[in-house]
Amino acid sequence: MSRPVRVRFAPSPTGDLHVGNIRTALYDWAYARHTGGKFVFRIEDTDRERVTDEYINAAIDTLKWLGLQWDEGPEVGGPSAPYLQSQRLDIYADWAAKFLAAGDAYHCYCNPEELEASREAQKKANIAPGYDGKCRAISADDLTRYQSEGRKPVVRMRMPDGSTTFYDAIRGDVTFDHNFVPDFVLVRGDGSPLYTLAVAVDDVMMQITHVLRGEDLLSSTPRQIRVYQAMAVKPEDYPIFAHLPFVMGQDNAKLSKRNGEVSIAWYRERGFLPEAICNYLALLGWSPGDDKENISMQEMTELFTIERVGKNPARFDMKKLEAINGDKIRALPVEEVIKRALPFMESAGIALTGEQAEALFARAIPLIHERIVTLAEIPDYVRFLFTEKFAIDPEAKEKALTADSLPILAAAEVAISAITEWKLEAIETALRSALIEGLALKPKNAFTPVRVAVTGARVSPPLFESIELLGKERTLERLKAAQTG
RNA sequence: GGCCCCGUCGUCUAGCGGCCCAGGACUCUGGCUUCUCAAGCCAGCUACGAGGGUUCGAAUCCCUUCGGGGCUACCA
Repeated sequence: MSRPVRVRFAPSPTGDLHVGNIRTALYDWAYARHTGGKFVFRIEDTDRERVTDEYINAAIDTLKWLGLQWDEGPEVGGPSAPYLQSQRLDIYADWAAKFLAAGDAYHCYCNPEELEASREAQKKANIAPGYDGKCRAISADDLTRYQSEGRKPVVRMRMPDGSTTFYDAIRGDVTFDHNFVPDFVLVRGDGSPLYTLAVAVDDVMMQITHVLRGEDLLSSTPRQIRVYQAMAVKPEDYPIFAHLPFVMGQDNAKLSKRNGEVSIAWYRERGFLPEAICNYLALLGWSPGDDKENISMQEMTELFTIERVGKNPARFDMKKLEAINGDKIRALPVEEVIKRALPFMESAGIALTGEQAEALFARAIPLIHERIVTLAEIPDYVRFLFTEKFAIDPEAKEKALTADSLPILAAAEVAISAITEWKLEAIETALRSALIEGLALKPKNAFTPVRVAVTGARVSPPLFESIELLGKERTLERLKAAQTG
């Protein structure tokens, strides 16, 4: 019990890391940091049909982006290297051989068709489906026959009678009767290991003390424990399991591409902050106990305990994520917003070339800092300041630039051109006196046409500030252009 | 079907026998503020799945039931 804490995040990258994966990684990381233990990152790529290098690299990149720094794993190495299961194949093969030699496992020559037929029969007979143990004691005749047929055997673990009870840190004691845990395959016919073998071996060899993973693996735990037993691991050295509840989509189904986006890369592209994603995900299934919700990465490591993880599945709520993202952006220093906004300006095709453009951008950001929910909204707000070919949004034009607005724009043009000292106060005073007092208009009616003419949209940063940044010359050009249609 | 897990506002949750005719956050509704949009402020709506117990007392303990989910692979 006094073993140093070692937590691992061990995804099988068969696609982009998704929200559920990341929440697990976050909890792993937070728990390791909370306890002063190690955070181990291992790639479970034994299923070479589905795992690709591209996905592995994406997983590494995503974890880095989120700031979940690992102590051991890809790129950083560590005492249990390598951390890619595809590079540890000989280790699994050795253990499988030992299990075979000790009689814990046996060769099974049944082919997929036979297994399928057997399962069908069991279902029909209303018996728990599972391997029937046919090859547990194979006859010499059958053996030679199978071998002459060229069948490649799998290595199958012998599941003894009885039951397995283990303590789950989130759910308490869980018991599985072995009648419902059939003999399972450890090694495929082609010699490659399966998840159940590889995880168990690696968790033991990497001295993992806590296994936090998805609830979908709850029922595979007895099989893993069986492998520990075959490896002669002492029960007190088994890792502590904690099966996290699912993250569900909007319609109560497991989160998938169909209902709400799940890939973290998707959120990144849309201007969500890594700290916002982590904060939101932390709250999805865990709470610090008081009413605190705005939590920094640092606080997470201080407050996170497995005991406070909930046991019921959580629905992913984009609105709440957005609210948190907005809060986090508002809490950022302006310089930081500017820095983080740059890639979004670039991908929006707005070039900020030269010191002048950069300075202008730096002055524009404070105007929209508190109005944005994601970084991706920034380009649309400030585009009017940087575009050579200025164009008014057609819909805004139709709604706000009518015949009625012509006198307003004309008056605004006169007022603006009369300004001698280009200052915010002067702009505001000039426009208010010309339009509100001069034309006796309501502020909203007066400023909307001007806003559309100058910024090209009905929603913009504050008008007077926008005009100030745009400059007298360009403002007048646009006011003129809007009158001529 | 079998085995296993889960069940508090629309959503995420607090609550671990009396502090709860249930608190916070997001959403939603109304209002204030206001040059648009936000932000901010105020107010409001809405929940212990159901039925039995145990107890002086239950959201909290037990049972049943209903509902949701997972697993049932030579996937993880």
